[in-house]
Amino acid sequence: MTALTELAAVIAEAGGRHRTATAFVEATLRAAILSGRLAGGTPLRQEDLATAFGVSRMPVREALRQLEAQALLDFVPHKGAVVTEISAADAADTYAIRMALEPAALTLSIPHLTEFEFGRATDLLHDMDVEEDPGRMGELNRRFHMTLYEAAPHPKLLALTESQLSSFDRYLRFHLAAKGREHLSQEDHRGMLAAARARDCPRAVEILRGHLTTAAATLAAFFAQRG
Amino acid sequence: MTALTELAAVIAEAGGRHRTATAFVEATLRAAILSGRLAGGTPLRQEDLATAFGVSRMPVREALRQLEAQALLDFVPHKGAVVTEISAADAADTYAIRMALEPAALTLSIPHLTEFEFGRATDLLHDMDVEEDPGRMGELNRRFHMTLYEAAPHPKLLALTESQLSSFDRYLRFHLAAKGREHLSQEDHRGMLAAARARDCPRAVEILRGHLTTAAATLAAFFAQRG
DNA sequence: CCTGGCAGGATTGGATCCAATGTTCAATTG
DNA sequence: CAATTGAACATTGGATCCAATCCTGCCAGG
Repeated sequence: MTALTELAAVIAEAGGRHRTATAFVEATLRAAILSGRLAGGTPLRQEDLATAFGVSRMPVREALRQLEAQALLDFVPHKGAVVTEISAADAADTYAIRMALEPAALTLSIPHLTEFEFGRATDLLHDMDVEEDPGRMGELNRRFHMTLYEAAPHPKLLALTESQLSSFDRYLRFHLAAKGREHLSQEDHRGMLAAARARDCPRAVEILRGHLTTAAATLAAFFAQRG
Repeated sequence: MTALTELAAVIAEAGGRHRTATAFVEATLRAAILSGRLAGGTPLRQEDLATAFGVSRMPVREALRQLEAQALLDFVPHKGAVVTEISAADAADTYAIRMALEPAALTLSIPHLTEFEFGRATDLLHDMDVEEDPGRMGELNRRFHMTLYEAAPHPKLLALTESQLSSFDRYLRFHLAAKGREHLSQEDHRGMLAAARARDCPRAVEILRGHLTTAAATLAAFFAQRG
């Protein structure tokens, strides 16, 4: 029940209608999972979701299928869908993927970056300095990283990278909790932007790797300290 | 129509029933796309697929949703699903992703590899030496690579890597066509296996990178020569 | 002759209904 | 008393039906 009331709030504030009911349910559920409002292990009853969203069970089913393909749900035939659990091992897993994908994306992107992207990245850095809400902070952090990558002429690589960054948002809450009110390594962000502007690819990649490693270490410490 | 008769053959030989109709349709369609039997650009009519599979439109719809999330279909609301096109740019994109993921997977796997995996890899190498059918060749190649990676304790990284390897199967047909009857760089495969056995991680990664680069170059040349 | 709009058909999106499977709990038997 | 079986319930999977949207082609007007 509590999970459903939580969801009702998310649905209410996601008022912006989508093209189809399926897209609406899918986007809202994903946002709820990534933001942590739907915790890992929560079972998702199709009927309950349908009434909560004010639609029939069918768009819910199709949305659940898509979220399963994105590894946000575990789907067992005739048993139902469960929000995938997060864990130290899973965090390390996601970290390994980001550590592989993001340096590649950055390397392929830097030669094509223009003043347009640099300007947007600068704006995002400033926004992050003053943002307080952890939910919006994850969004800003993701957009900053993606802005530095998005000049790479590799749409599938970019889509994969953004997907992994989104997954990491689920952990960002713990990260922020662990680091307290310290903003998340804005030094690293500024350094990456400067190196990218100077087209110093090795330096930018070096800072990025350190940035990710620091985040992973913080998370590992946080998990270790609470079983 | 011709696409449907092609599909009928795939359905017939995929006789092995699955748990649910949705899983059956999804697995069969994916195999048909990856093997090239369903060419890029083919529009998929839900009603036709339903009759071809002998099920109703609903499991077809759910399967299409999942394949869309796997980037094998382009889904446009109220217009339908189309098999994603393959192109030189897309090949380069997939290559960049493999070049990022596979060295990472190999590096994380090598310390945990045991004689069990080495034995299976050796068997697969031998199978590839004698295999003639291009379809089964892609399967063997994929399993060889995954065998070397699968000791890594990172299930999500492995799932992603395998997914990308599967995508590359769509191009493997062209690769085999371009290289003629030459088997695909068995030298590289043997070298990787030997280096992994010796726990020589830098050497194994070096061979893997060269292996992938060669494949990408062959494909690029093939695409260039025919617009 | 060309262009814009309207009507008809085709196709997908969504809702409701029925069947199949999984779970739970109680009763019965060893 | 414990274990097992079976029956009722809850939940998901699948089929059919209706509504919304998009494409096609014809017709009228400029």
